[in-house]
Parts: sequence; C-alpha cells; structure tokens
Amino acid sequence: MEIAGTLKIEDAIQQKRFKNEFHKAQVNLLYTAAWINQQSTQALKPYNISIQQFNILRILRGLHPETATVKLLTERMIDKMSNASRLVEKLKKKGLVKRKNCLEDRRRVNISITQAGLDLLAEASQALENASMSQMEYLNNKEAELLNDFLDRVRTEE
Amino acid sequence: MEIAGTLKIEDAIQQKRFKNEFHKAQVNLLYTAAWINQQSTQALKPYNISIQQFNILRILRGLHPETATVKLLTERMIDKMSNASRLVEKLKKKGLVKRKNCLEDRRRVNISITQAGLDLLAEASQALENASMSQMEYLNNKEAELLNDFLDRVRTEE
DNA sequence: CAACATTAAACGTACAAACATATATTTACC
DNA sequence: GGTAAATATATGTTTGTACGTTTAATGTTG
Repeated sequence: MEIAGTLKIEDAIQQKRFKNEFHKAQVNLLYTAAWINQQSTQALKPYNISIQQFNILRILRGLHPETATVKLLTERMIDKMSNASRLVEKLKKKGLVKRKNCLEDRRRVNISITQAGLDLLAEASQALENASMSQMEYLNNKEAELLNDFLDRVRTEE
Repeated sequence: MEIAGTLKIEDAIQQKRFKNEFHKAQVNLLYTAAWINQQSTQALKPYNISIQQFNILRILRGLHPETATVKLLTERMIDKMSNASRLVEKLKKKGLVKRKNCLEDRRRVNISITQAGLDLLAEASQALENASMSQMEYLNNKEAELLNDFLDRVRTEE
C-alpha cells in the first residue's frame, strides 16, 4: 500500500544533495519530462499512435486545409530527426493523412490530414487532455502562466 | 539567419489556439520535455552513455558504498521498463559498475558503482550541468524554486 | 513437505529512434 | 548549357525501448 500524492523531486529520486535550485530544477525537468512522456504515451495507446505521430497530426490540423512538406514537419518537431518521412508513411497507411507529389517542385510532397485523421486527432487530444491536463489542475491559473513562462525561458536558445 | 532567443511555446510549435493556460502548459511541458531530453542526450554523447545509464550511475552513487538490486534501480527509474538488467550489463562491460550475486537471496544481484564509474559520472555530470543547467540560469533563484514546486505538483499521482 | 504462488532477474521479439547515406530534383555559377 | 552545389525526401543500418515470457529461487499453505 502506497500513499499517493505529491512527491518532491528529492524524494522521487531519493537524492538529497543538489548544488542549488538550478541544479535541482534541471534534474526535476529531466525527471518530469520522462514522466510526462510516459503518461502521454499511455494515453495515446488506445489510438495506436505515438506522441510523434500525434504531433504531426496536430501540425497538419493547424495548417489544414493547407498542406505541409516533410521539411516543414521536421522543422516543427523538435526531434529534428529525419524520420518524418517514415512517420508520414505510417500515418498514411492508417488513412490519417494523404500525400501527393508537388507539381512545382517534384522533390516535394504535399501532406495533408484526412477527415479520419481529424476525427482521430479530436479523440486522441481529448484523451491526452483528460490524462495529462488533469495533472495541470494541481496548479492554479496564475501558476500555469508562470510555468509556461519559465519553460519558455528555459528553452532559450543560444 | 535565425534570430536566437526565447521562443514562446505558441511560436515554437506555431499553434495559437490553446483552450487555456493549463492546456498550454501541458503542451509546453511535453515540448520542453523532448527538448531537454535531446539536449541531455547530446551532452552525454562524448561519454558514451545514455540518459538512462547516467541515471543508474547516479542512483548507485547515491547508495555507494551500499549496493542496489535491479529491482531497486527499476523502481527509481520512472521508465518502469524491465531493462535495468540490460543497462547494468552494458555499464558492466564498460567497467562502470560491478555485480555480484547475493548470498542471502540467490535470485538477487548486488550492483555497485566502481571507481571508474564514479570518475566518469563526475565528468558527465559536469557536462550535463554545463549544457543544460546553464539554461536554468535564464531563471532567477526564486523562479527556480517555483519551477521545482510546480513540477513536483504536476507529477502528483492519483 | 508437496504443490502452488510470488518474486527477482534475464531474455526474445517487435517496434521505434538516431544517424548516416542514397536518390532525385532543382538551383547556382562559370 | 554543363558541371557542381544544394535541397527534399527516402532508405539502410545500428542501437534503444517496450512488453511479454522464461527461468530460477524463495514464500506460503493445506
């Protein structure tokens, strides 16, 4: 029997010695990152899509009815890996996106989300929100705003 | 030529429509999580260890000179997967940990970090801090404290 | 104490990611 | 206009992760 509730990072990983709050925040983010990823993966499992596939669908929805290229998807995906091509292939097999060759530049393909993709995305988003967003409600609105600000700043490049 | 600096989450993923701050924070955390993972993986690359291997070493350092079992490692690793056994095997091949059978309970193995492991961990930690902790310094101390508190609460279980 | 359940660790397999390379097309330049 | 450089996408290969199953040892119970 385990008592549920909030685990401070030092208890979660059983390490007390952090140099300072920055160090602790770094570890905490890494830890929470893994946690969030796990939660999200689970939430998406019933829909048979990975977080990355979900992200692609969301990007495509944002553009809809305009189309995206593989390059554009890759740019927006953080995980800058060159697998967007394969992910699109998988989504296409499931009928969630469609792909057609670009006439102006025959190297490109124009990718767009299908109605089935939009439908699945709607459901999957809801599931993700239910699972993960409920966690956010341990914060109040002002705190959520601050968290957004902090995260944005932590990701500062250069 | 790209202008560096802070990217608000809505610009980073080019999506403006969030239901509310909680929804935005959820996406932001997922996004930042991936970002942090990537940064950390890169920072650890010169040392030829993955984040997970790094975590195991850190846990073992925390226990040193006591030993851990695979079960204990698994429990503390968030990624609750049953691969701790294989990770330990890899670390052992590199001479960073050692393993010996437990006499009281022969199912178990007692795992401990070696001096080489401690040395490598010291260097790798430093690299990780330089890379990733420098990011934390876009926050002031009070903000880092708040971030820690928010993250802990977001991870509230149950 | 024999039979069954439980636990600890390791392993098999299937899937996904990371990274480099290949192929096709377009652009740039002498 | 022909050759080289750059770009867009796809693919090959190696490694990592997830998840279930197996093996061995220990606990439990009638």
